[in-house]
Amino acid sequence: MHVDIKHIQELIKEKDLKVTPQRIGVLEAIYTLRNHPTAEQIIDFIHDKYPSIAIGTVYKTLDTFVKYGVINKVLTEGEVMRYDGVLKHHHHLYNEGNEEIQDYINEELDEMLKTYFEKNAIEGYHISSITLHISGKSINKKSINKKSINQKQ
Amino acid sequence: MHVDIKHIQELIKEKDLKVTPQRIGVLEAIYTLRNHPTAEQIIDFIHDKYPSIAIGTVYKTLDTFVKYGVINKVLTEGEVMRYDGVLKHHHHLYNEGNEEIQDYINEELDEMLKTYFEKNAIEGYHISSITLHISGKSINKKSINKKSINQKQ
DNA sequence: ATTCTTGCAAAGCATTTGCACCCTG
DNA sequence: CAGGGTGCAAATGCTTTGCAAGAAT
Repeated sequence: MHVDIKHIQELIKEKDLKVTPQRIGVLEAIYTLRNHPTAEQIIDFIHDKYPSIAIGTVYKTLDTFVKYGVINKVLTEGEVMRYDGVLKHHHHLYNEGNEEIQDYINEELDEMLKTYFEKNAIEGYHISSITLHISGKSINKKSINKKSINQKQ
Repeated sequence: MHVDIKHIQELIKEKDLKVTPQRIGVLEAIYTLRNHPTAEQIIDFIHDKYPSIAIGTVYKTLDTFVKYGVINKVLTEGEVMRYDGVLKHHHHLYNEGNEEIQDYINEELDEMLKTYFEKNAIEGYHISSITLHISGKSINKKSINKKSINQKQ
């Protein structure tokens, strides 16, 4: 569950962004929190380690990261913004009842969809990516089985 | 392109909601605008006909309609809220470049996905619905071919 | 040294809320 | 006429912005 700071620094450097404690903190928060954190959750997390970081800076950093493809925004029903550090293509499980969104990686399914749309193209439209939004319920109240769900990168 | 007011009134009555001009106006706006309007677009539309309707009322009405299943919220990357009057199950095409979101109805695809997940259930998880979020580009700059895309209900 | 980044506080803006009044059923 | 719905305006709260000071390359 430990996050590799060296790796985080490289991710930032790769995009020709300056490596600052604030940026490291934001990425560290996102990778640690993992469950599509809100800006608020990220700020709270960071304030434990670096209490002086400004809220505005976190927002600017998040924007920068999204712009440079370091993280992504998560689709929500218009609540607050949520961010996602998993860049590998994946789908989302929206757990009805609690507000949780889990990642779901399934390359076989991706392949099937790709094949389907190769054979059944949407006329006049060029697809660049398909993401499933799966709504449902966790059957046992514990977390979802780890064989099927992959939350990590 | 004309919206049937009688039908709108019935939709409201069906849910045991009082039929008021404000509610009729909101639904009329959503069905007329059709392209996942924002609250602001809905308010502008309504103000042409009923200039005195209050903004707060529109928000309350939208909330009520969502709660009673008359309309749905659309998933977005945290911008403003968008609403959708199409209740039949459908997917969304996110047009990169412009901000438009189009509906995409494909029952064959729905069937295929259903079958897939019957055979390959996500352990511990009960799926209630699957919505595709398809990103891509319109190839010709005009609107997407009508054979493939269904914007209406 | 230069350019990018940060902190701070104010501003912006979509949405929500409270409450007296009004209208639908 | 009873209970829900509306209008208004203030409040809320997330996010953005502007700019001077600071830090990274």
